[in-house]
Amino acid sequence: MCMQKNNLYKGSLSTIILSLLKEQGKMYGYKITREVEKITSGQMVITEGALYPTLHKLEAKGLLSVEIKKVNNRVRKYYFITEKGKKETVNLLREMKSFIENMEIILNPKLA
Amino acid sequence: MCMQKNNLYKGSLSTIILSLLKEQGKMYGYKITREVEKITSGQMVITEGALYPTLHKLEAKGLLSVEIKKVNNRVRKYYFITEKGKKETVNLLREMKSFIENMEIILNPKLA
DNA sequence: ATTTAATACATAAGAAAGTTAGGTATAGTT
DNA sequence: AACTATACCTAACTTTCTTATGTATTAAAT
Repeated sequence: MCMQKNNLYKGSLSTIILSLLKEQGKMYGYKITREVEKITSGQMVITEGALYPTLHKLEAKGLLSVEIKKVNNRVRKYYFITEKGKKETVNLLREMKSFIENMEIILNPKLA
Repeated sequence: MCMQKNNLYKGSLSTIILSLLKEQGKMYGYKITREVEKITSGQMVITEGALYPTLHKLEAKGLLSVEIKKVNNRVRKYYFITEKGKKETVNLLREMKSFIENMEIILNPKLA
């Protein structure tokens, strides 16, 4: 209860999507939103208005590929990471790690 | 050498400024940029184009107050945190902490 | 039987928060 | 005399979200 939803810091969504797909294989958009809510106990919410344009952007950049399937008469677009995407994910994860380390230095000991 | 500069995630700048001023007392804008670069070994760079509008915004919101001093014939605007700012900083730090925890869950074990 | 909720995609308008590129001015260094 | 550092500033632009809305199918509730 009282699961306060925390906003994303802008720029982190691509990293989240790519990392998730690199770890868990192919996934469709709606499932990504469910999965992130589930593993963060509802604290982090990916809105669809942010998600779908980002998926399209990552596909256009060649970091993701898509496979359309019909399940229960409903269309699902399964996204999976490309080789180029895997390489870029390494960079994005390094950046995120560096950001977190720097934040811990700056905000220390306030995060304790 | 090779001090790669990492970009800020948008939304984190106010938290950085408020936390720094809460910890270190009053500081002027230019000093804030120097201080952040120093303590992060040049990895995190606060651009002045981002800094000054944010300081003005935080002052307008009543989270910071300002005191103008002249040092060596140069004007310095010393910002310091207000009571309202201290309360807001607690919330912002909680949000940042939550974000980092959630990122560690989502990206785990990729950040190791 | 009809409404509501969940699933599953999408876009468009607007806000927020940065980057980039400029500007002014003084002091100190090459 | 030119350049670097200090110290402030703004404006145009871009990126990346939020909010609101739309379509369509399936399942559950009233």
